[in-house]
Amino acid sequence: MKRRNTPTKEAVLSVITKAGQAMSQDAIEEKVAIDINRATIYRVLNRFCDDGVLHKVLAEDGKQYFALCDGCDETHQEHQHFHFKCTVCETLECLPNAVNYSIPAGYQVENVNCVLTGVCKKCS
Amino acid sequence: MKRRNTPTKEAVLSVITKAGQAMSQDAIEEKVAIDINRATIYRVLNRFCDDGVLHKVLAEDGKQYFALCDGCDETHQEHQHFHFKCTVCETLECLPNAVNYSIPAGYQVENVNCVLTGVCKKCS
DNA sequence: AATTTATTGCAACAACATTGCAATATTATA
DNA sequence: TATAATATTGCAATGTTGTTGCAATAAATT
Ligand SMILES: [Mn+2]
Ligand SMILES: [Mn+2]
Ligand SMILES: [Zn+2]
Ligand SMILES: [Zn+2]
Repeated sequence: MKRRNTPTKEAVLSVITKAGQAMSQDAIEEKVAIDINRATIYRVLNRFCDDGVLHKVLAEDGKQYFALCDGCDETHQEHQHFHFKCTVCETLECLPNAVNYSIPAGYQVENVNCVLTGVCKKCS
Repeated sequence: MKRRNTPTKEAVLSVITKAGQAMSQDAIEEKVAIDINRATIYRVLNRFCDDGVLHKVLAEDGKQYFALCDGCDETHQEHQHFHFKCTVCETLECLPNAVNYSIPAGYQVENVNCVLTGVCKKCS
């Protein structure tokens, strides 16, 4: 499965990069310059996640948000940070704070999904 | 809206209590002794959440899990603890560890949803 | 026993995400 | 450059989870 470069991929990544925050499929479809099918957007996003370009966060509104990875390998281990979802402006941002947890012996953590929901500074 | 005691409510709460862990709607419907409509189960669960009997956790599988509250008030502030979702046995359990976070000034946190996903001790 | 109204079942709906398949476009190869 | 291989896309259908309107039922109160 060697990746190919397409206008769709570039447009999606460009929107997320310019936004400077995590975005959901519907927000991307709204902001992107060209018309892209909904299913295609999901496929592009999930491929970026597989490739370590984006990481996925599930927020309490039940939607998936996709954020740029900042120098991560395939394991996505370094994405164990908190996220903040604002209920007013509906944005989700990565916080710099790392998630510190300890689990009972014998448990293997493969993924971390930590979302704080509330009102962001701008909307306060 | 004064609550009424019904066999449905008792049956749902009994299943969760006996399980000793958080449960999703479909798991409850499967385990409960009597036949209860899907929508009714959700309504019962959400009412328990409103009353501070249960708290709701959104896992990475996109499902809502409902866990017993352990001496909490209506704010559910004391439910800021980690949860562990096993991808093998599909169970979700509350961990004793509290979630410690710090957010930038001006941010107001209203809810916390922290789920660690992986393989539990039993399934390792 | 009669009244009030919270609760329930049912079906429809809503929201979000995925999948099958044919058409298209990118990349590699000749 | 022309051809072949196949990754990508659009479209429609499907899947999954959760909610809602409404009439019927049942619990609590009088
Ligand atoms: Mn992030
Ligand atoms: Mn819990
Ligand atoms: Zn905001
Ligand atoms: Zn397990």
